[in-house]
Amino acid sequence: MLIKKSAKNASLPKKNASLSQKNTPLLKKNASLSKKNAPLSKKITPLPPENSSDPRLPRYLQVRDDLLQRIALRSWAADEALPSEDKLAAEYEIAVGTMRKVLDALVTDGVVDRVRGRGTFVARAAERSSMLRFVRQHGKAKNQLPTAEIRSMTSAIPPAAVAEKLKLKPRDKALYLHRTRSLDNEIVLSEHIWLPLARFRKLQKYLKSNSPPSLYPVYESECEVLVSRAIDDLTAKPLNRANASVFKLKTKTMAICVERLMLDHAGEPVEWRTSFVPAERFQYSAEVR
Amino acid sequence: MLIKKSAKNASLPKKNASLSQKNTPLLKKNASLSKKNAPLSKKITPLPPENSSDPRLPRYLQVRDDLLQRIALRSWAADEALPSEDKLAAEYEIAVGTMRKVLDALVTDGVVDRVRGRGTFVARAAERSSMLRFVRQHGKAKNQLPTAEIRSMTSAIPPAAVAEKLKLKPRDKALYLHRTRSLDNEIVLSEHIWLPLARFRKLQKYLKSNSPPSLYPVYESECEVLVSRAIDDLTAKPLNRANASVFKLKTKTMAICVERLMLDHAGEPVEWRTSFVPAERFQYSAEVR
DNA sequence: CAGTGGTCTAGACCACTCC
DNA sequence: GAGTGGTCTAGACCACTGA
Repeated sequence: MLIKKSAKNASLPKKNASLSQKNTPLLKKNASLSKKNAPLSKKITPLPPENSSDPRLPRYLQVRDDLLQRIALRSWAADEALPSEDKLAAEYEIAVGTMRKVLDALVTDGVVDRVRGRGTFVARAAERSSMLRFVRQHGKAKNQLPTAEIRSMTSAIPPAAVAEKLKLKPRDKALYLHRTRSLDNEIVLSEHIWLPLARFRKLQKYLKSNSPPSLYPVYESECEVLVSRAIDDLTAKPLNRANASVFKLKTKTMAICVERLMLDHAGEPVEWRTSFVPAERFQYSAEVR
Repeated sequence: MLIKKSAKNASLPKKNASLSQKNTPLLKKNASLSKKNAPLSKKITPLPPENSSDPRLPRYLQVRDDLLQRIALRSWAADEALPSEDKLAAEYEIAVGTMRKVLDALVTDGVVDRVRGRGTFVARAAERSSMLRFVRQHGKAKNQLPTAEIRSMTSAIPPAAVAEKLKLKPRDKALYLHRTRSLDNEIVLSEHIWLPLARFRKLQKYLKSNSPPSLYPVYESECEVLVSRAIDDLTAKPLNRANASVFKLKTKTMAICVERLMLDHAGEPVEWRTSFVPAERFQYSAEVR
């Protein structure tokens, strides 16, 4: 937010002479452009200065980082359009072409979706990051919808390894969920989920009276937490007694263990999850370029 | 290659009036631009008309598809620079900005790499698609280099399922390799590889007197086949007797089976490979956006 | 030094959505 | 019809590479 127009830019082409004096802030707060659209200022949440990115970076990266912050702070609901290219370009005092470069980069990062004629929207990672993509949907009842069951829920100080993943301070509590997912009345997934309690208090209340099929949309609607990307780590391990009993399988049956760290659009950790799929039910596809 | 400038483009801004008559081919063969750099025509391999993409598509997509074809046909060696933006833009008769859009798209698709001050180069998929990324590198001797051993090599008409994946005709032969890979003198990977014989005859000869650590670079140097991307399908299965004996493990020991279809830059299938990693040695990381 | 890709601008026209 | 994103152009200056 504190990035200035560099001297080289200020003294560039003759045409631009009138455009701006030096030391213009990156984001113009409420400038003359609101002459037509009065309440444009509504969404502009000034950020603390520590969030500024390196002023030596290209402008489009600085603007991208700033937009990313505003998205992570939920300046726009997931089904609300961001300001148009023109307006954003005017806010940041950059050319529309540069603003397009910023938005295109956010599209390829999966942060926003753009729809011609409608606008630019904050993207949701929910569907493509479903854990069910590790599960084979075999044969019969292929149209069956998956179901989910919360088997236990507590809040506690998490193990040190989990606390580290979630960047929690030593005595910060976390919400713990044990959840199973079923396909065609067969349990196919057993999940141990840890969430920073500070951001997820409302979830605890909500889950006492609701049993939603997916969690990520609830994180969004109840806790204003929008997930952006997941880092998954797969290994194969024999099931311990507790997990085996969940699947009604023998202890030491081989299973695939997926350890997932889920991040928000600002890159902050949001969830740590350890999931088990019996080896028989495991399947996964990936394309490598 | 047959795409015309559409009428709308030809009659666009006043400035462009002198630029081009209608019905200009997408790729200008050897036009006036070679006034300075005479032998520019060297690399221009005219393509059969069937390869033209839909003329209703945006120009940048048509140009991208055409470049993709030329890359797949190995018009440029992997360490040779493509013509510069300016030259390519002139060849295709599009603006440099549009040409940049094409090249940027190819970069994000992993087809080319661009280096400021040096040029644009055809990318290699070799390292990032190594099967060893599915293998855990544990403890001792972490710096040990992986080794490879070809255990058998024959040419034969492949099973129907393999022939279909490789898009072979009914009686086309394929080269079959059984290969193992070891880490620290322990076999960690057993691979069954099928290659269309037509494109890989030279490989057969080469492997009789060489034992290279990686195959993909040899595909490139011996057979002029440049791999672009892989589609991997993972499941868990118990080892059959033959595969178990390779690892010196008991039959029915659980293993991860990776089925891979490898494609070239034109999207044509190049290799089908079924690999096994003992479950104990399996590990895989992925980021989902 | 010439040549390359990287950033940025300013503006045109188009296709689409929604009122 | 007003507003949105998608395509395309034409040109400026910059940073980096290699001869």
